[in-house]
Amino acid sequence: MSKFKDFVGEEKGPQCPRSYILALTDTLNVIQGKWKLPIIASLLRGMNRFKDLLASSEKITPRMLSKELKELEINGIVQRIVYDQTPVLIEYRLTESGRDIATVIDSMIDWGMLHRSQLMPTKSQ
Amino acid sequence: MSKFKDFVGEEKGPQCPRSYILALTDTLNVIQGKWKLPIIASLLRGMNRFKDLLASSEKITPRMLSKELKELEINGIVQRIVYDQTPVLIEYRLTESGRDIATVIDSMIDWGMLHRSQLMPTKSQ
DNA sequence: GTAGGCAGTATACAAAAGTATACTGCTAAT
DNA sequence: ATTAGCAGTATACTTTTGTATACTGCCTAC
Repeated sequence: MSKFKDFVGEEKGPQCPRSYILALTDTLNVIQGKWKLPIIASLLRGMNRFKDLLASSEKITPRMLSKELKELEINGIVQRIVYDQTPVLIEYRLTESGRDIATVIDSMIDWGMLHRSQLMPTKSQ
Repeated sequence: MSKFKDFVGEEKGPQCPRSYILALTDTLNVIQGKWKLPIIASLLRGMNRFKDLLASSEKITPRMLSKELKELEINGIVQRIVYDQTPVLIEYRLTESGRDIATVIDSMIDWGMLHRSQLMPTKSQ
């Protein structure tokens, strides 16, 4: 049976274990926001410098990129690595969990495709 | 390999198939927003009337519940069923896809728990 | 005929998320 | 000395999302 099934709002108290709720909100924090997934995708593809990430997700502003990277770092999804050379070089890299989140995204893609095919049985595109 | 890996922002064009991006954004639309998951959980637990949903997610306002249910209906997650008796009875029910989304949520819970255990190896709670 | 339940809607407001534009401090090369 | 690149920060917005509070229309039971 689904782990999620017994989730309810905070006030009534969840029926499923609290650890499930914590885990779920962690995951939501990682994928929520307009730029999180584009940034994670760029990191997966090997972009690791600020300027490259800025260029790869065209239209993101440095303010947003900076903010999102900080949140991802706080949440243990990326590491910020400072190479103490001149000029200083800074790299962002996905942690192991960060790389693993692709499996969650893939399950979202799977569900989405199944869902679309059920809505429009013939032309599923 | 991950389906998601080659996602990038719209301007540069995604490297992964467009159908993946559509599927992913569909899924995000279903789970995004403060009340979507609490509502889906309540529906999974067999709540199907407006007043019951209002009461189960304590603190949600009728305006928000109404809005979220409409979006879920548009996205093919819930059906609104009108029983033409007096007084009229209206039920909200998850579609098959709607029920299936629990598997996505479960994969989010799984990742979140793994992630937590990697951040704090000893006490994973 | 009035009070109450059901299924919402209307209006106004507050808070959160995102954008635009300009700027900083450091170094390195010309 | 000046210009340019890197890695951001600062300030002031605009847009989106969510909240508060009150109200509607329909029916039923008292």
